[in-house]
Formats: sequence, structure tokens, C-alpha cells
Amino acid sequence: MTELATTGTDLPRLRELNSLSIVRALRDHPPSTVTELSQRTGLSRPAVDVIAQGLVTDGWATVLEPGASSAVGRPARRYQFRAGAGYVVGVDVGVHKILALLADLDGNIVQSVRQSVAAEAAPAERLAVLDAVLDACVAGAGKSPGDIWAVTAAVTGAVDAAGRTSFFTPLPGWKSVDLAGHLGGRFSCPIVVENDCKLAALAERWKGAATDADDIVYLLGGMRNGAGLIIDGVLRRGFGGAAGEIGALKHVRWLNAPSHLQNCPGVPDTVSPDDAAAWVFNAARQGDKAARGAVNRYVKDLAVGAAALVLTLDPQVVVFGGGFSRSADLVLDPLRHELQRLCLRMPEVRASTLGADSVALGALKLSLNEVDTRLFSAGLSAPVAPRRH
Amino acid sequence: MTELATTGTDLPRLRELNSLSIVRALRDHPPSTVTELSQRTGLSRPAVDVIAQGLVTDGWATVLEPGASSAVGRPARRYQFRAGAGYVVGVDVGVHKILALLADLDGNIVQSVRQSVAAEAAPAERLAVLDAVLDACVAGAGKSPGDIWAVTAAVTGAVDAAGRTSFFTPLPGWKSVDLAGHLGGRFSCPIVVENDCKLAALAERWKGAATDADDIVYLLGGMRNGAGLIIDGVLRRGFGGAAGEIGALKHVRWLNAPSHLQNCPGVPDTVSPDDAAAWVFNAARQGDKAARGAVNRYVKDLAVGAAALVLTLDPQVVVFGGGFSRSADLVLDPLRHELQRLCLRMPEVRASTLGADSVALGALKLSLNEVDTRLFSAGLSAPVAPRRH
DNA sequence: ACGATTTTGTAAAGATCAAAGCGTATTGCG
DNA sequence: CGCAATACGCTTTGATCTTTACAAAATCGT
Repeated sequence: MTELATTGTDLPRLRELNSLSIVRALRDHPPSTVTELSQRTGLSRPAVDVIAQGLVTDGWATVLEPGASSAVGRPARRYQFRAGAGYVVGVDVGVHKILALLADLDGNIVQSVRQSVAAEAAPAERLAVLDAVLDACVAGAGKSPGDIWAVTAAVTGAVDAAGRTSFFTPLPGWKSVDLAGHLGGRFSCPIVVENDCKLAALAERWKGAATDADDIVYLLGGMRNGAGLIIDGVLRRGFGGAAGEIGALKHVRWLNAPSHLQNCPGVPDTVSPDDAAAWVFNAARQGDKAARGAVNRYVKDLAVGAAALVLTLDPQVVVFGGGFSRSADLVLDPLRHELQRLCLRMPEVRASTLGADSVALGALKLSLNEVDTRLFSAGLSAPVAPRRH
Repeated sequence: MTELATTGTDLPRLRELNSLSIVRALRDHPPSTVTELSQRTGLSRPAVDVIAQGLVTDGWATVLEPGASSAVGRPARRYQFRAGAGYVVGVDVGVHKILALLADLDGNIVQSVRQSVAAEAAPAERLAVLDAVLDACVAGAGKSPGDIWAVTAAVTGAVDAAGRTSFFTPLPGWKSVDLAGHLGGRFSCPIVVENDCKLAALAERWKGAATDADDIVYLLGGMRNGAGLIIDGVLRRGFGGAAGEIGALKHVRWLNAPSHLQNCPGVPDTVSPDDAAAWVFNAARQGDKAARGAVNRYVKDLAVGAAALVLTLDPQVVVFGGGFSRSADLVLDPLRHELQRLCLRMPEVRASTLGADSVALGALKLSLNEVDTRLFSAGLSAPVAPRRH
């Protein structure tokens, strides 16, 4: 919706405003003619024309000279947002793997590099792998760190305003790591560190299971449960970055929930503890009684925490994601049944469509949002990588 | 901060934008000179001058001719927001009483009318009292219904988007009442119906215990517990209006919490059930062992629900309000202790400073917000009461 | 008491920007 | 090949804000 400046607006500012609205109209649509932009923005054709030319000279847009024309009349020049003006990075610093994505300003993924890392790796080793992955990702796309406009890193555990994970993190020795500071030494652009569940929620809203919703509770189902909250279309961190950490409440037996799967009777000794859950899901799918019971107990405990979130926020959609979302076919129906029993107003319950890459994808999206915020608040002059404040 | 129009902006719109910024600058400050406004908005003095004169002719502002001057130089004309251009109403349709407040656009309360009503009164009777209170309030201020720009009514229970309380309400027969429709027959301005806890939260942020916070959990402590959530400075209703209804979760023994007070041993038979809680608080304050135990059990159960809200949202402040907030001295410290035990990051815990009138005050504030939204999105032409869409 | 100083009010000039109108270029169709 | 339709580019016009300048009103200093 349209908003207003708390401060007065003069003519140059007006032009900047209109330039921004043209940029928006360009970005959300395929290459457009001046008349299309004119209709879309409400501005007159001559105005759009001169602004568009200005955007081209500034490097924000490119022109496509008319080729084969399909319509009648003189073929129109088409303007196109220059997505390659800048690039953003999102990286998932996970327990078992590190995955980096590099995309242009349209969000088209240009490069993706993944490398596994030992769960018990020390911080220094993990950071070294992270650096290698980022180097490979940036270099592989033929870019340099100066071309990157924003970097977001996803970590496990509550992230405070300073980018620290002081409260809790399953990564050994990670509490004292200043990840933002480390990345700041390698990139001069804004750096964001954020919780993995929250970023996965963002990804599901971006191009996942909840693109239509503004109020979303994302459940990360895995060996550790977590949650990410999107309220009124915006990712909510809470005052101290600890929003969604309902698992800390003992009355909600959320921490115990995965243990039902891990300790399920009948799991062969040949199966490692990490793979036990997958084995149980498979067995349940094939009718194993003990496995079905374990899954049901898991869902029952999961549902209590989910219900607490749902009752607090009354969301439109609950998305079940994380490692266990591959077995969503076994989880969703009992989860719905339990929520129906526990909640006042029943939300939709959907399975994640993004799988395990959702965290890195959400990090990418947060980087894009960061660029957007800078762009649309600071105004556009010439496209250069923003520097940290 | 600043903004951006998704649509293009032309010159007339520019002047409207600047007019609005002048209105804002006028409203948040005492009567101002042109130079003050110029500095505040960044506009030039002549521009402010012509805009201010336009606002006066349109009825949005009044001029104060210079009287005794304190500073050197020629005394300046002062402009003032005409708060009397319109009025808003907030009314609390409570179980035991109905309280209506009428204020001008600055939020100055002009009239307040209260009338008690039997808890078991049928809907028709309650609506009749409501009408009488509203008539007395509007007439007592020397206004007519056409002068009212927005009306907000507070009710108990979850309110859906249509203004119905279908899920739950303690008022007998109230589920089938169309309160918005009823009020719509008496006022032509926008009508809002909202949950009482949510409105009380709004009031505490407006002029209560949490004016400095943007992330607030408001606990309504009384014979029925409730909650209102303010996230990022905005009152959150949830997708279906049922946000904050954590009491519905059985694992959170919130519904039982007040019963510890009501069923406390030692309460004389002469004390009515409604007054039992007050008696217990008094006894506890004087050292009665049984009473102290009851209060502690009450707080312990209250804290579980509060912890669920706090862990979900990670707010800056928890405000304890409602009928029991008069005994906040007994509640706050044990509540803090319990929350410390249950939560990850400890929020501030404060007592309500508004008491029982907070609900009506919050309704008034929501009416003011409604007017603001219309004003700053639809633009200002001449000050007239907005009509329902 | 009178002039200097400071601040306000107002008017005119200059600059910027978008809208409206009109002529021209290019293509498709008959 | 000519006509119609569409798009492009230019000019004029109108609206708005800023700058500059100057007159008016009040206080301060001598």
C-alpha cells in the first residue's frame, strides 16, 4: 500500500520515488514496453520514457531492441531489470553440511556449492570449510566478493541482535564464535546471521508450500524440533531473537518427541542412530505395528508444541518441514487430528515442498530482502554493492 | 521511516503527501510556527506557509494569532491541529458494566459514561443498555452520531473477521449477536468489534505500562485469563482473530488458575464467589499461610501459559493487567521467578498502570488508529466523518 | 526614545517534473 | 501500394517546491 514520508518531499525526491516504482514494475514482470510500464505505474508515457532511459544509463536496466514483433504497429523497445547488477549469497551452516547459494537480484540461482562436514568438527574447522565453500561459490560464478551485495548465514540456535548464538546451539564450541565478524572480514557488504528454522519459514513463503499466506507457523521436524514464525508477511525474530523456541517449555514435551522414533523397539543394530528415524518411518509405512505406534507418539508430542504456537498466533497455515518432511505422508494426518483436538480454530496443515535446501534458500531470500530494504529506503543512485553501516 | 508508493506519484499527489506530513508534524507537537514546521518536515518556509493556510481553510488546523511573545523578533503566528474536527468512541461491553469513552482526534477524552449491567442479562437487555450508554455519551458531549468518525466495541471472547464471537464468549446468548451490525444501524462511520484483552494491550502501549515497547505480551488476570499480543508495534489478531488464546491448551492449566483463589480454604461464607479472590489476596498480604499458598499456586499455573506466550514471541515486556492487577504486588515477583525458570530469555515484567478502564481506553485507541489509517491512506480533502465501505 | 537586530510574513523568480498534445516512424492488412 | 493502428519522440503547458529578496513587527542596546 502506499505510504507517506514522515518528512517532506521535494521534486528530486519525487523523481526518485517514481524511479523506484518503475524499478518495481520492471522487476516483477518480464521485459516491458514503455506503455505497459505507464499503465502499470499510472505515470504518463513520456515520464516513464525519460525515467527508463535514466535507469539504463545508471545501470539498473537494459534495453532489448525490438526484434520479431508479434503485435501490429511499430514494435516497442523493451526495458528489462538488470538482475546482474548485483548478487547475493545465502549459506546454510548446518550440522552435517554447508550449502551456499549465489543468486542475482531477481533471485535466480547462479551457483550452488555443498560440502559435508563432520558433526563434531571444531569451530575453526567448520569456519575453514565455510570459507572454502564461499570461495568456490563466488569464484565458480565468475564473481568476486565485491560483487556481492548481501550475505546471510543460517545457523542452529537462537540468534541475538548481534548475530551471536549465546543461548543454545548444538554445534560444539559455537557459542563463542562471532560468525558475522568472521564473514565481515571476507565481504564488505551487509552480513546477516539468522536462525535456520526462521529462514526455512521464509523460504516456504517465498517459493514453497505457503506462497499464498501471510501468517505462517513453520515446524522444523527433525532430530531437533524448531519453529519459524511469519506474521503479517514478515519474519518475526522476537525482541531477543528467540521467538518460536517453544521447545524450551517442559510442559510441552517437544524435546522428547524425536526420541520416540530413535528408541523405537525393533530397529536393527545395523542402523545408525542418525538413520533410526528414517528406518522407523519406512517400517511404519509398511505396516509395522511398533513403528506406527512410535510415529503416533512422536506426532502426539509434536502436536502439543505446535498447538501452543497455533493457539498463540492463530496462523493461516502450518508448514511441516525439516528432515522428517520426507515422511510427511505419515505425519500430516495424525498431526491434523491432534491439532483439531487441541486448537480453537484449525489452520491448514501442509508439507514442505522444498525439503532440506529450504534453509539455504531462506538465507538467500533474506539477503534479497536486505538489498530491497536498502534500495527502497536509501534510494537508488548507481548500482554498487552497499557497504556496512 | 520513509515509504514508497507502489504506484506513480504526480504533482497533486505530491502536495497531498506534503500536506499529510504537515498534519503529522502538527499533531505530535504543541501549536507550532511556520519555521518550526519547516525545520521538522524539511520543507521550505514558503511551502509550509501555503500548505498550512490550505489546512486552515479546509478545517484541519486553526491559527493562534500571536499574543505575548517571549522571544526576540517578530512574534510568529502559530498553527494548531484542530482536534475537534472529529470525534471517536470506544466502548467496553463487559460482563458487569458497560463503559463508553468519547475523545477528539488528539485522544483527549471529552466524555465518559458508565452503567452497570447484570452478568446474566440477555443480549437484548445488554444491547439496550449499550444504546443508552452510547446515547448519553454522545449527547453529553454535545455531539450527534454524525460527528463520530469511528466506533470500537470491546467484547469478551475471540472475534472473527466479521466481528462475530462465534467460538466462545461468557456472555449468555451472545454468540448469535451481530454487534457490528447493531452499531452500524446507529452510526454511519466505520465500526470495529474486538476482543477485550487485545484492546487492553493496546491501551497499555498507548498510555500505560509499556509505552516504550514494540513487542508486548499483555496478560489479563481475572476470573478468566486472557492475553493480547503486540508485535512490532502492531496489535496482532491472528488469521481468524484467535491469537493469544493459549488458555485453550489443556497442557497449560490456565483455565484452572483462578480456581486456586476461589477454592482457597479459609474464605468466610459471607464472601461472595466474585469477591473471593480479592479476599484471598488481602489475606495473603497479611500473612495468611493458606492464602499465600493459593496465590502461589495461582501464579504457578498462570506462569505456564505466560511462558508459552513468551517462548513463542520473545517479547520485550510482559504486562500483568486485569482485575487482579490491583494485587500485582503479590503476583509480580513469583511470576518473574517462574518465568525465569521456564523461559529462555527473560522479558521485563510490569504491572498494568491503567486498571479496569484499560479495555475501553484500548477501544478508543483502536478507533483513533482506524481514523489514522483512513486519513493517511485515503488522503485528506475536507474533514468529514468517513463512511463505511 | 531611537536605531539595530532578529524573526516573521509575503512576493517574485528560477528550477524541476509530470501531463497533454501533436507529428513522425514502423508494421500489418487489405 | 495505400490505409489503419500502434509506438516513439518532441514541445508546450501546468503544477509544485526552492531560492532569493524585501517589507513588517517586535525586542534589545545605547
